[in-house]
Amino acid sequence: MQPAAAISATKPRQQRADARRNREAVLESARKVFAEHGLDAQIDEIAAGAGVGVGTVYRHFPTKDELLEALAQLRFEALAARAREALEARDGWQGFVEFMTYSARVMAEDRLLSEAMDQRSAICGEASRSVGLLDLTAQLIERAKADGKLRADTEPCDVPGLICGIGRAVRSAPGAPAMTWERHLEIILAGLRA
Amino acid sequence: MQPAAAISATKPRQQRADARRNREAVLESARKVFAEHGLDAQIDEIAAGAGVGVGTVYRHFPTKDELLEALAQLRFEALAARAREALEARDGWQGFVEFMTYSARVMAEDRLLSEAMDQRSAICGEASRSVGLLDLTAQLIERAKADGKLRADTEPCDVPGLICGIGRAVRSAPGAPAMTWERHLEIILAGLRA
DNA sequence: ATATAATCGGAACCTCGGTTCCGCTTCTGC
DNA sequence: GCAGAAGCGGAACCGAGGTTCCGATTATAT
Repeated sequence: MQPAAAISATKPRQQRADARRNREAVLESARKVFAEHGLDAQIDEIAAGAGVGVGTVYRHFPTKDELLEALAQLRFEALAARAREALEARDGWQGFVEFMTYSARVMAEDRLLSEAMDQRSAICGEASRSVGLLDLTAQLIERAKADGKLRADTEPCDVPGLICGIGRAVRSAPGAPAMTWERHLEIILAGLRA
Repeated sequence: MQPAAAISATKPRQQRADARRNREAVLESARKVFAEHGLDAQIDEIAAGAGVGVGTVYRHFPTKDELLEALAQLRFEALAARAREALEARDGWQGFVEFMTYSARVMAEDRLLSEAMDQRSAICGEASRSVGLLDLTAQLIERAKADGKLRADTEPCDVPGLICGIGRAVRSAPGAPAMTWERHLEIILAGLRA
């Protein structure tokens, strides 16, 4: 028997290398498939995309929802990173616009995020909280207000609300071309301007 | 034999009175249930709400989608009626605001409409076209532009896009209270103002 | 190279909700 | 009041998609 290796509290078992690799593959495939099909992406397709069997997906993420959570976490981390970056901008309003633009783009391009925001608000709320997104948003707002460029009554929770709205705007009503997210965002920013 | 009553081309068979009544009951129940649960309302619940069996629902509306269509039709008719009313307003901008406000409220209060707009755009597009809503919207926009109060580059298709966004705004992220539709609308109207 | 445990694959299983079916009930015309 | 047609109820059917299971496979320690 080995001295410490046997002590369960220390580090009894490493995850096998291939398992770790598969986990990544699943996550990556899930990202793509969910982005395209939204919440009703199918596990089978995700598994196929990752080149593994469904069983493997389930070993790493016991439930579709847990897979969802992992993905949401990643997304919100990226969002938070971008928010921190925007806080560095010289101009407060400028930083605010940058962040809104990034968020709107992500929202418009990823069906998962926009659908999860209103059908799984619990998951998104949790992910958002864990990365401190609301607080970062509040700071961005304060800076922009300080510049006198942002409506004084803007609240932190207005941001997810408005951004989420952009994500859900009708896609291609038959006949007329749908509104683009850029245009939608432009109107909202105009409305938020002091 | 009666003169014309017997000729099949004329009016061979009336719908039975109770059937007509049931049809109305189903429609009414469906309106409520769909408004609350959105697209994934269940037929069983609708039937129960109407005090009939599922079979009856299916005789009147062979498919969940057809029931949806009927409901959408009603909604869009109401919308069109309101648009016509708004066209009577003295002030063009005023009429536009009235219509936007009504649309936003309906959208926010009825899960069905907002979900159908982006998950069943075909149905909504058809309903919208059949009541000439896009054209009415265009007229409202023209009038408001004529007053010089509405952004000159506003397009008819911007309206469904923006309104739809209001309907989908996150509902209650845990912690902070969600944005209300009134506020969302206010910001958008500010952004659309010339 | 071998033993052993961690992983894997994917067929089978289960649940949920839309849809069908058919014997029974309720109108309507005579 | 009766016959026949029109409608009704709701149990049963079915397909879809998430989840489980277990024999086969593969990494890792020795």
